[in-house]
Amino acid sequence: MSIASDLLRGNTDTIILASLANHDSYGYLINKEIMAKTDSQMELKDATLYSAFRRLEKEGLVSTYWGDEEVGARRRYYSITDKGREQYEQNKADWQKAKAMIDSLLV
Amino acid sequence: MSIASDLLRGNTDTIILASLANHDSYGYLINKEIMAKTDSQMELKDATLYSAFRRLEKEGLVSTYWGDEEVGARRRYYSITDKGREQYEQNKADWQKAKAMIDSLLV
DNA sequence: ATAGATACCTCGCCTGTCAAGGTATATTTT
DNA sequence: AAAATATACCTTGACAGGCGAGGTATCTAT
Repeated sequence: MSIASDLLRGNTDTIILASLANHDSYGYLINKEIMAKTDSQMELKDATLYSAFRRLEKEGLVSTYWGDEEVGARRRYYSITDKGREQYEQNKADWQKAKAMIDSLLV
Repeated sequence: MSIASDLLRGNTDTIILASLANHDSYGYLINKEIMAKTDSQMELKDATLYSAFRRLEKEGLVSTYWGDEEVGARRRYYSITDKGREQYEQNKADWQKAKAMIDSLLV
């Protein structure tokens, strides 16, 4: 990974919610999609991802269910809740604001 | 403060270096300037600021000296080093990159 | 006198990241 | 047939940065 994780911090949950806003997904796939979209420059580490899921679940922003794969490894799917969508919009707004503010300080 | 500190994290050092890139300064003033520039929406907490100074000093990115105030509270001034300027440019580049990447993920 | 602004500092908690370890199944290579 | 790789999940414990809470000292305004 070439992006310092401290620059990512605070956006992890939002990035996961963004992914789930399109369609239900599961950990492994979310990570693959992020890597694909960023040309492997950004990656959510396993442990980071799963601890984020626990957090999001606890806050009621996502719900979860096991996939019914009949072959291959089992998958735990995540689904964004209404509350999750609201939070996602809020997070995006916060990010826009933070971005503008940081930019204004780095002349 | 209205900006989540996790969105700020990773930029704290860069913001301080940005301030010092213009002119030598001291903790209290740096904070005041940040608040002025961001309409008090962003603030570096005392403890955050001073722990950042220790870090920057340790890494040789800033040097420090006591002001010669004859009245008022003493001031510890900080000066950015050449290495600090290099790091600052690097940090800004990293930020531009991270920003673009996060934006691309939040559709 | 008291309050508030200026100016510095430390200690210890909290939270998010992640290295390191683990489990299990399916496919591909040797 | 065995080994390697990919898929897919998980936990534990260490670490680092932010910051609440506490402290010190000086000057100014009420």
